This record gives sequence, C-alpha cells and structure tokens, in this order.
Amino acid sequence: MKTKDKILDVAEVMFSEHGITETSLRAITQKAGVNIAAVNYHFGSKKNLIQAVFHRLLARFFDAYFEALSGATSVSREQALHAAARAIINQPDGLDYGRRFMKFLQAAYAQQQAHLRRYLQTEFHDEYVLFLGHLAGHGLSKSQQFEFFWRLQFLLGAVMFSISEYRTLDAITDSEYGLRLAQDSLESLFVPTALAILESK
Amino acid sequence: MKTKDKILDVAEVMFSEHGITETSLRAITQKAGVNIAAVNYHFGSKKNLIQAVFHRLLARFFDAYFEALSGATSVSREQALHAAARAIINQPDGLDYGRRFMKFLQAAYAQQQAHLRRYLQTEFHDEYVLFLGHLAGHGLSKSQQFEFFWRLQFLLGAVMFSISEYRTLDAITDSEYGLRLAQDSLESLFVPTALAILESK
DNA sequence: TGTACATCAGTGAACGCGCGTTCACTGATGTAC
DNA sequence: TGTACATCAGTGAACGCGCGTTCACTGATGTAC
Repeated sequence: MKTKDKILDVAEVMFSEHGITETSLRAITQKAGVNIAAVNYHFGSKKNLIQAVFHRLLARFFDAYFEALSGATSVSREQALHAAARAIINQPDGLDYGRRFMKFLQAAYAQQQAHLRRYLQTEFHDEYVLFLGHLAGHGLSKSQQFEFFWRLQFLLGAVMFSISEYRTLDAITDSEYGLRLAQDSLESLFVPTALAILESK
Repeated sequence: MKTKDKILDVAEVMFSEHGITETSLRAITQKAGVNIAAVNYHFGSKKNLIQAVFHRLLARFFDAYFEALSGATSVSREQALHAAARAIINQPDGLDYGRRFMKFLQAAYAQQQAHLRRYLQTEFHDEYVLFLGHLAGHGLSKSQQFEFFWRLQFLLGAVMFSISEYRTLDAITDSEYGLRLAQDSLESLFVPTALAILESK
C-alpha cells in the first residue's frame, strides 16, 4: 500500500509542477523509487492515475470548504468565498496545496483533459452543486444566471492563475518591491476582489 | 514562401486548439500538406516555430491595441482597457483570433514555456512597458504597485481563461439558458469587471 | 499448529510506436559574365 | 541572349530516443481445513 501512496504523492507534485502530458510515468516512478510497472498495477493506466490525483485534490478542497462553513444551513455568497479562500489558503502546508491544486486545474483545462471535467461532475456532483449554489445565490432570472455564469469564469480564471503562479509572483514582487504577500492578506485581497468580479457595475 | 506561412497558420490553430506539447510537427505538416522536414528548414526547431507563432499573435494584438488608441498622448486606465478589449474582441475574424491568442498564452503558462515570457519581454519590450504603464497609471507608491501587480494577475487570469474557453461557455449557456453573448456585450461586461478587479474595495 | 493453495504486491525486461531532428538529395530560381 | 554556377525551397527516408503498456515471473501474506 505504501507504493500506491508514494506514486500518488510524487505524481501530484510533478503533474502540477511540470504539466500532465510533460510528466512521464518513468520520471514519476524513478523519483518515487518504485518500479514503473507498479503504476499500471495499481492504477491501470496513466489516465487513471491522473484521475486519482485529481480526486485527492478535489476531496481535500471540498472537505476543507464544508468544514470552514461548519454546517451552517444558509450560506451567503461572502461566507462561501471566505470558506473557499480558507480551504485553498489556510492549509497545514500553507499555499503549497492550493498551488498544486490550481496548477493541476489549469493544466487540465489547457491540455484538454475533458475526462477530468466529467469526473468532477459525476464523482463530486453533490458537493459541486452545493458549492455553486452558495456562490450563485437564489432567485436569479435567466439573464442573471447567464451573466453569473460568465462572471464565474472570470473568477475561476483569476483564482487559478494567480494562485498557481503564486511562487513566481512572490519572487518578482520580493525582488522588485521588497514586499511579499502574507497568507491572511491574500485572503483579504482575494475575497473583496472576488465579490467585485461577481457583482461589479 | 507559401510553405512557411502554411506552417505558421496551421501551427497557430493546432497549438491553441490542442496545446503546444500535445501538437506534433507531424500533425502540423500533415494538415498543412507540406513535408515534415520543411519545419526545420524554415524555423530550425519546434521551439523556434512556437516562438514564431507567438510573435505573430503578439504583433497582431499590439498593432490593434495601439491603433485603437489612435495616437492619444495621455491614456487613462479605462481607455486602455477598452482598447485592449477591442484588440482582442473586435477583429475581422471575430473572437477566433482572441481565443487562439489566449489559449496559446494559457498553454504557454501551464506548460512552463518560460522562453516565451522572455521572448515577450525582449522582442516586445517597448510595447509591453507602454501597455503596462497605461494600466498601472502614475504616481503609485511601492505598496500600491505591489497590490496592482497582484490585481493584474487576477485580471490576466480572468481574461485568459474566459476568452480561451469562450466556445465551451457559449455552447453551455446557449443550451442551458438559450442565451449567447454578443461581441459588444462581451466588451461591456468585460471592461467594468476589469476595472473592478484593478480597483475593488 | 501445520500444510496446501490462492491471492496480492511488486519486478525486470521487452514491446511497438510516435516523436523531433538530420541528411543527402532534387529541381527551380537568381546572378554574373 | 546564352551559359555556368550558386543559392534557395522543398523532399523522402532514416536516425536514435523516450514514451505508455504488457507479460511472465517472484516472493510475501492470507485463507481453509
């Protein structure tokens, strides 16, 4: 069982760091110190390994998200954004998890891994619908839903990109302005901006 | 000379549509109806071909951007955003160019094509600095510049993602709500949201 | 408790395949006298 | 205008390489009687 987890751990890091198609099973198994045939033994194929990594990343997000809401029955948009921000930012390993998650998402979109979109909507259907409901709110007209949908894409893009490039940005601002972003100030920059994206004008 | 342009055209479409590393020179040359060795004859390597495609996409954007400003001497942030939106949205071929440009950018970031970032900052240095100056404005303190930098990442992410996934989104909203986004309403949704991202709170 | 067998975790080597690149070559076009 | 040569655009076949996957196999652990 240790071999399976070792592969998952290394694959998560390498897929996020270098892209999914760019990362070979040989590179993963070599770094993990296991035999290359173990991937197909435990996961069946590279595609299944990708889904397994995605599953773990998603589960961790939704767990943290719903825990941050701690069973509240009625959730406002702002509460939802705070909970999501914390689920990504305030993890035991700091922004490392969030960065990997967002990098992975970004790579998945850019590399047309359509099977991952399907995977999210089937394997995490309930969580996904609940989460979207929190962000959308209630009683939207058709044209409001339509506009919300587009704004949600703006938001998703903004989050994916800024968090996934976090390290690069941090290094640039550090050398350029001598300033670095603390985790809690990232949340307080992020939530109002997210609200503005969903509600501007 | 026709062969070289055929390769560029097909490469631009295929890199954007399927990702950079996912697109083989064999696929490009086959679709273009030219010999595979012609790529290395005209461009030297796949990496150089990628840069040539990037160059053309960038040149088209900056041309349209500065033309939309039509030589104005002092440019406000809002003017700059309108000009940029038009440079991406109002092209002869509709959103197709913008979509390819944004998909390419996204793929470049996700696939760690660091040479492209360098290419932008050297080959288009003047345009790049001017454009950023228009968006940033003047007289920002260090901590304001720092915050602007982060907000710019939010904006870049939002634009790249929503435009590059434009077709998918359009198809979803069409079937879900029976609504599709006209080009000019995209601009009037986009500019205020962009302003809000840069200035919220 | 001991034995026989089945299942499970992991291995090493090989498979065919598609990749980017190279090379010797052809034929068309341009240049010089 | 004609001839000789150089340059340029494009070709077909092959190169070595790394890829994901497969297969026969080993040894450890679990299960049944």
